[in-house]
Amino acid sequence: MDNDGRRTYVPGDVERKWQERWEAEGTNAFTTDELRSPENPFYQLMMFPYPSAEGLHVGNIYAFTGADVHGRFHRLQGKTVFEPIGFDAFGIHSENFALKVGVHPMDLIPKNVANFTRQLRRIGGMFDWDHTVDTTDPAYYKWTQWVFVQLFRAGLAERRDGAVNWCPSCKTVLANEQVIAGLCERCDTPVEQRNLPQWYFRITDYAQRLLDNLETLDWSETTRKAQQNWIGRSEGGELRFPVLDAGGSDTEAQVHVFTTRPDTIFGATYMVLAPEHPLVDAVTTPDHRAEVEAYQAEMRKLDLVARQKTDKEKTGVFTGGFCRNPATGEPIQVWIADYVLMDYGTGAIMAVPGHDERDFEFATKFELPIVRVVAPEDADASTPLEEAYIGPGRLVNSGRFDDMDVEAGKSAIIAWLEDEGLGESRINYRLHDWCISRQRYWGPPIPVIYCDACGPVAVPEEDLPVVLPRVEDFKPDDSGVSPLARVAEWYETTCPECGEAARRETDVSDTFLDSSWYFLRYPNTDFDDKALDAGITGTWLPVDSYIGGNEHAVLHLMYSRFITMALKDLGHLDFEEPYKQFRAHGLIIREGAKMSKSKGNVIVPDPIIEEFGADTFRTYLMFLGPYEEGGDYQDEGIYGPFGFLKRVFDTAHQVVAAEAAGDAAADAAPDGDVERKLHQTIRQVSEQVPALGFNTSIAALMEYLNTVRAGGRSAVRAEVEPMIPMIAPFAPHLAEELWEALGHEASIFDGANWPEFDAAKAVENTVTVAVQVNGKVRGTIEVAAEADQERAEALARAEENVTRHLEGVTVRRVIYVPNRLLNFVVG
RNA sequence: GCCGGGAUGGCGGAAUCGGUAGACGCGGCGGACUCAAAAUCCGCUUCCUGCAAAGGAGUGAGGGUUCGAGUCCCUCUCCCGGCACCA
Repeated sequence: MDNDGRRTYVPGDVERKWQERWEAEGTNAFTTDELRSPENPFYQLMMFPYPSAEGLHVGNIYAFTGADVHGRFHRLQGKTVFEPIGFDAFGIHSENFALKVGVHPMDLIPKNVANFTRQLRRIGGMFDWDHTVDTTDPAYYKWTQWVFVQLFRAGLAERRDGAVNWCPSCKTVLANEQVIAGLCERCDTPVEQRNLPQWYFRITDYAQRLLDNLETLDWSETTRKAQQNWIGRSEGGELRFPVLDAGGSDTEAQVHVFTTRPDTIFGATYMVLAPEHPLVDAVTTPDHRAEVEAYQAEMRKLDLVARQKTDKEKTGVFTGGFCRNPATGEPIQVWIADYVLMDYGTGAIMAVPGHDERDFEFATKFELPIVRVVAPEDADASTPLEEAYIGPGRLVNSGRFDDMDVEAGKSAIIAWLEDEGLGESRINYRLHDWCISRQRYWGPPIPVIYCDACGPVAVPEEDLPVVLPRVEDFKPDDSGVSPLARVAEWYETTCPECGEAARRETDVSDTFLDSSWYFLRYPNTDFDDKALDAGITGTWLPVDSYIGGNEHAVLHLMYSRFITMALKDLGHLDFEEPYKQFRAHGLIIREGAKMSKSKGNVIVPDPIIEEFGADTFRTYLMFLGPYEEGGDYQDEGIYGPFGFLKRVFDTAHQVVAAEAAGDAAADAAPDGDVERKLHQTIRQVSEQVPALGFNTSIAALMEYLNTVRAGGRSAVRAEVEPMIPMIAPFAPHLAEELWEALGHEASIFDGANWPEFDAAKAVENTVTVAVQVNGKVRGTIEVAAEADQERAEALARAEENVTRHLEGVTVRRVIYVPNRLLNFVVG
């Protein structure tokens, strides 16, 4: 109480009260029966956090609050909203931290999870704590392993030998998606190439489907484009160039190249193989062998960053070998060079220096022939090329294809090579298969047993989970195998097929496998005998709204699409896209940079919530800027939303106090202007919240409150009550408190309490119309809404300042936009 | 280099279909209440000229379309994100 006898807003008290009540009454939780037959299901998903030792950071809270606001809005509109949360607790991140502090992850993670749980409750998310997942719980990873087994049986998981990305610091292989510009995404160490047999998921089989479906998804543009770029489809041809023997005749061997410019084949004056290409040995002549092998050794030593630098001069050596250009019939030199990569296309190219910048640079440096085979329209084809010509044009120096347009040339030359048996059209993708093996400890063991007689065998489903044993010495090493390979009593087993002695796979799977299906599990956590209940899964999925960070655009969001498609093809799901709608939120910036420990600009949420309350912190975060673009965290800015919520509290209690005192005026009809503003606000907020326009919605609510309290006037119930549900998504505890104070017994979130918009009540009777003379505002007039031009013009001409500007000039034209402006065009 | 998103007061940011640029908030200035302070409340706050009335300029730069452009078109600069010797 303050000295007026009215209550003061103490956020901590209000929030504790409602968090306890939501918990006790199960306000946000679903029973299995409710999950089975919801009235109007809406699945609101957010990206489950990795439970770090530091606790929730502002970025987490920003992400969760945005999703929670959206979920709560839909609930207030009468939907049955399922909004689960969980913990992505396996992985290198936790393991490295455990190593650093010398605590076993099995002891560390539960503490972090407990702390995160406390913090997540404190921020007031509408989480269903009865349906959480923890990826490190055997009851969860049993089914992660089950997913692997399904893919293995379908031939979508396979063990392959080949070049892999090896992080020398994390001491494990990484998927392509986890290598950012040649660096490990976890620790920024330059990644090396190693040859190791690994488990792969054949995501490339799904490349075209992953690409095509993007068109149909309601996703943030930036995320869709990131996936498109990552899949990287290019159309072209795979062409074959016969390798020549010392006498210049064709041998059996052929170099396969992928090109997007088959039309330029007559200009292919040399070939380049990647240094690691398997044919290098065969084409190298004895007199070039020493040089070639030295070059290969040099390339092997380089990490990915050094190798893929594009600003350095290209290097390479001649192998001494030749191929025949099937178009010209001429022998052309075969080189190896750093600018051709083994893991794209076929690892070999036909070099067309006349029409490819890289080939031009290389040919110039090593004095290799440059031939023009494309000429732009109206250009002299005999002009020597001073740089590679990439543009459109017609073919020249191309035999019977001369004068053909390049586009027509592409198909004509492919068709001809196909007849010759030397090529065909081909589509190539940048996307690589997903390497899921990790030579680490903290993950679900890959459920495979190696038997000398039967080969790799999947662990039978009834034997799942393959439990990760507690191992004290879990430090990774450079051996290329997991620490589990040190635990003989664990990996020694018998073959499930023949019963002979056999050995378990000792690698664990990628953390991204854990998160590739967690959203499928949430509504199914009540079942321990199956991963997915068909009825419940069909009811709740695909996810209605997914909100999260764009840093997972090509990681989690690509993998989970693939796993969903695969599970659909295997009959476990009846949909193939997991998320109907995905929105990427922006980043919070403070002092000009992303918050990071090294920059020292991190905001620790706990003390702020302590001082201002979760409601204020939530509202402030949502008010910072457009949610999809992020915002600039200014420490002083929190006072705006704090003052707003205090005023809301005060205004509602003013009404309650007036009613209690028997003041009939408190129940009076709303003021006309206020009611109009109310309905305009309802319209605006109802449109903007589902579009994630949180900052403008809060601004509209502030504006409304300013109208209600204008000049210090007293509010009436009809003006205040409809505002409460509109602030509820942002400030749920305060909304509950005030809803109760206004006499409602049930939770504001139980029931469709969103206020109804009445268009008739939002209409303005009079409007301000700007009066312009030649496009410059010279005054304003007040007219009835939809007033006709005659009336408006008369009023405008009566306006003193307007009259002055119309003196002595001729009005040539009058433009009238009802309710907006009147423009006199004079000359 | 290619793809996507941006650039608006001292600051964060608004502006529906091309129609009064700067809503809302922070900060600042002034005032009320107070012995005083905090809290709260009220008013002002794009820049320039002006006592005022008013006038001029103004949404990264330059051009264009239009009665009218932050918004549409062309050219350019810079910033953020994705991809990148990708053949």
